[in-house]
Amino acid sequence: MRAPYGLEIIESCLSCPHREDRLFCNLPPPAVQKLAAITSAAAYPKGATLFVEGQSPRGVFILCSGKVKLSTSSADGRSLILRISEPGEVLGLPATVTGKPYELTADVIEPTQANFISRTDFLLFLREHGEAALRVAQQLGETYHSAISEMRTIGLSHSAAEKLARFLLDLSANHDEGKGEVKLTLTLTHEEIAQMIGASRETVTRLFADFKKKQLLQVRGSTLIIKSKAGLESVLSS
Amino acid sequence: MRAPYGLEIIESCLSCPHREDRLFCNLPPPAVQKLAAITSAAAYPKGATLFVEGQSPRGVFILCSGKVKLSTSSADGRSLILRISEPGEVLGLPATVTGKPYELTADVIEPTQANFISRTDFLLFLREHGEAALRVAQQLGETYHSAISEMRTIGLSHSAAEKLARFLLDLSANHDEGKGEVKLTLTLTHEEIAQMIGASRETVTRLFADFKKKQLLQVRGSTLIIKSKAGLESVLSS
DNA sequence: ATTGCAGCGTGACGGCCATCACAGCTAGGG
DNA sequence: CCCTAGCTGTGATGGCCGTCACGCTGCAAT
Repeated sequence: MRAPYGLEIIESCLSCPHREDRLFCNLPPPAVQKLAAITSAAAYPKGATLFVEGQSPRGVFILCSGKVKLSTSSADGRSLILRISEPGEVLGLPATVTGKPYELTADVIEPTQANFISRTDFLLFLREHGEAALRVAQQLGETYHSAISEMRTIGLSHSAAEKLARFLLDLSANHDEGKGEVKLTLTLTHEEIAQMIGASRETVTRLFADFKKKQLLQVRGSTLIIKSKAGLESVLSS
Repeated sequence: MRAPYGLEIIESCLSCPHREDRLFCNLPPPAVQKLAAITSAAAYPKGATLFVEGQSPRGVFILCSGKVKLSTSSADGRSLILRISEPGEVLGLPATVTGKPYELTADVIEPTQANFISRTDFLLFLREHGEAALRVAQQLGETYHSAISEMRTIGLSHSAAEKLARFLLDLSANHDEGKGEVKLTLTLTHEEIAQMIGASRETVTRLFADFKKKQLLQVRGSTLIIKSKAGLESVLSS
């Protein structure tokens, strides 16, 4: 198979480096075989769109490499970014199992390889392998969980400073354990961060300036260093 | 069995009036039998709490009658109501299947009968009945779907008027089909509505006054009549 | 009746932040 | 090397709405 965007295509799921953290990792071998048979790999360039909010579900995408932005938008053009998906995640799962339209839009923001499974194949597979259906349920539960926690940061904390602090702390929780100072690379623009926390671009810029002045963090290029986790936490309920 | 709060207890799921819309409706009879065997019924008075955010999951509650408020709250006492559960719904599903703590708090706001299934029994049941696991996945997908749409109303529309209009339109969509004028009974206080849309109590009061003055709706006791659905819709992107 | 309490209505004030406007900055591309 | 385009920084302005404060109603209990 060609690699249209200069991306190596990993043909088999068995050799996928994310097999361990993946959804279907400890299924019996025959099930994995079956899964591989109905999976088709594809590569997408930056800017491509996997699916759009409102489309009827074609199937699920298993993210092998790259990054994908999941967002929803309103009629007047405003958009809200829910999360950035990392390799190993499965996209389009809720819509595919329920049959309702995709509730989100999935845009590729870093060149991505994704494996696709069509809805009919996928449902058939789940019906035959109850164990896998349970795994899917668990995955959905976790997705729901993170949606709720996103909702809390947006809905409960009014001050934008609080929302940004929460956002950064969540990031640092994923990326590193806390030893007082956390370094992480942030590829998002201020605009995108604004859309994630429900604020305006300018406010995000000003808040970053504030936080820098208060010695809470430090920015060098696309690397962000959180100097004082405790300091950020003190912003939360002030 | 006693009926401690003056509520008739329906012992068997088979005779439950919501059997049709319920999660496990068209399972094969033996599965339903098994389900009935691990289910225990209980009644709860207004003000009771089924589970609290942060608790580790004990199991699922199947709502047979009454109403239950699902909310989440932050450290400083603010709380956000996600939805009001109606009979036929299953509560605590995400936490129970993932094993993570309950992400919400479930408070009874109208005397309720709920059937309980313990986590271990429930998981065992799902493992034995793959078909049921798939149904659970679908249910979770729909719950996720509604969480996303809730998120959009809270996150994308800042004007409180817009949020309230969205909220009312959602309500009217559930309760009736649109023929220009919709009547519905609303048992929520202004305070609770405020917590659902992320606004303050006073703002909700003022907005209702506004809407009444604009002839969009009308309130008599706990009955709310939406006079002009189109009018409310025009508030959405103004 | 009286007390109490929960919910509703309404005014005043002030802060936060969205919006507009514009200016420097980096990066990539011809 | 400019030139365009996207990103970032910053000021000015104004409105929305959260908060405080208080009075009102209606309902329940004693």
